[in-house]
Amino acid sequence: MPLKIYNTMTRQLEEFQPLNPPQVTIYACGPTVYNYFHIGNGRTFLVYDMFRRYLEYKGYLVTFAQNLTDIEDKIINRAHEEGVSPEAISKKYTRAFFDDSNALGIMPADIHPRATDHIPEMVELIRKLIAKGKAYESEGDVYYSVRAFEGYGKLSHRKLNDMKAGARINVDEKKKDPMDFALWKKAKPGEPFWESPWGAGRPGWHIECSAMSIRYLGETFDIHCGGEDLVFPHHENEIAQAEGATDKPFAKYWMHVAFLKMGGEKMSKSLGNFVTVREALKLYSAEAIRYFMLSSHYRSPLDFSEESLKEANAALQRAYNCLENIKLKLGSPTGDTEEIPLITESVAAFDAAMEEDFNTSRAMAVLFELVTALNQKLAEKTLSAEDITYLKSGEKTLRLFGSIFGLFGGQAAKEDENTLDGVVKLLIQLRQEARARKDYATADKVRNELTQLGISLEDSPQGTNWKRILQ
RNA sequence: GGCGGCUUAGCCAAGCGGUUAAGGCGGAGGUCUGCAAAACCUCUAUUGUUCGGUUCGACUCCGAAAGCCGCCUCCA
Repeated sequence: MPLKIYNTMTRQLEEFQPLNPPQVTIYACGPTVYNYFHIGNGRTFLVYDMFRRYLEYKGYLVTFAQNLTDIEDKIINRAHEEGVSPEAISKKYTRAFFDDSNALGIMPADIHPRATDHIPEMVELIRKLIAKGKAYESEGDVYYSVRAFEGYGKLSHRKLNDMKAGARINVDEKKKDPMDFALWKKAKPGEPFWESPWGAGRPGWHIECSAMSIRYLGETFDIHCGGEDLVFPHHENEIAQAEGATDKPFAKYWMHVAFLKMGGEKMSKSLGNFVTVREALKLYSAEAIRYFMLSSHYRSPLDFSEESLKEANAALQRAYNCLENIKLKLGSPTGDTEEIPLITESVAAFDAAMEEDFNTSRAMAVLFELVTALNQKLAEKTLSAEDITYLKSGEKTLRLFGSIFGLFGGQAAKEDENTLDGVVKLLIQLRQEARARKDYATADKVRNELTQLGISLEDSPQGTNWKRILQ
């Protein structure tokens, strides 16, 4: 079965046919680095990561580019507030972006182009647009003449005249049409600037994405993704800029991630109802956050709450338990270099779900159905050679699914884990001795104190096992 | 005003024109255990916001209503 993708442009599910298989080119809108990013942004980045992991698993050779907007009004404002240079701000939060992304288990993009490194490309694109009559200079600014681009509005499915009806119109003498948008902004005193044919200034809000995607992925590429709120005007403008200049179709598939909500409303910095990834990671593990984000479909809004993160954590624990119980049952660690087959029915069901526009919710259900099946096998008193193979296959299959979601990586440092293991085993032994002489007060004390420390002991006919209590 | 989306069990969340409406959390039983905890197993929506319609048959298609959310302005 082919992969199907919902394309915002056509508002339909389309069969995914890359321009040059097995190559797949993806451009994803990244952050403006003026602040720590919040988990709403995190959802979008996590979804990109899942797209990419799945496509790679399917055998595509993915080139994934995600930009960093490092020159923009917000950065300049922030710099003024803090009394530092805009570069200092963008540098600090670029670093934070990489740190936090990494902490969430997000794979770095193949290319992370920065706006300020691509001013010449932007100038060139603007020059082309002016030459083609799609843009005009006005007192040191350059604007895109929206009505000169026939397809304007085709992505967001709106007509210029409809928008005009309800929009608050900024009376700007320099614009020919209120909907025209800035490609180049004349520098104000104290602002960073670059020289250009139109004088000193800086690029407008949208031009960087057109310029950098063309530069790295070509004039036409496969997938362009972003948050839902970028459909208009950002992506609409990108299309106008790119197609207006090249006369070639820009992105083939447009994918948009729905919002993360909090308290029933869109999480946003202006509303103040946000939690940064940094803060969230103090309370929940990266994998719990990932599980939560991928437990619903990427085009459905999702409400963030402490409760839902706890649920996610409990679910994740269940899957981890299964993996752990297989390991305990089979004794030795199962090397993944072994020739162990996958559980084909599960893989097929998982694929069928993912091929339906990345239905992670359904794919997650497949994962848990396998967990239950493996647990049932684990509950049997005696295991045949076949059963053991089945368990090994199950483990391998679960780990495969986990790798697409970025789960089951384990989180604690291994060296610490070894020391800890020795210590806990010693305590288990002491407790065992206390139990043997029916000194249950001591036995219970050991267990209870360990529980307080986040370590739980579990007695079984084969002996006592321990594990960390996920939080 | 224009455009779009959502409404499924206590909660989160999927599929599907006709088979038992996934899965997770929670809850209830049970297995194990010195007790316990944990783990595991089993069970947990005759019903799909409401009202009409199409159909042999609708939660699924169409229409209307109610409620909620979003974009049209920087925003992932």
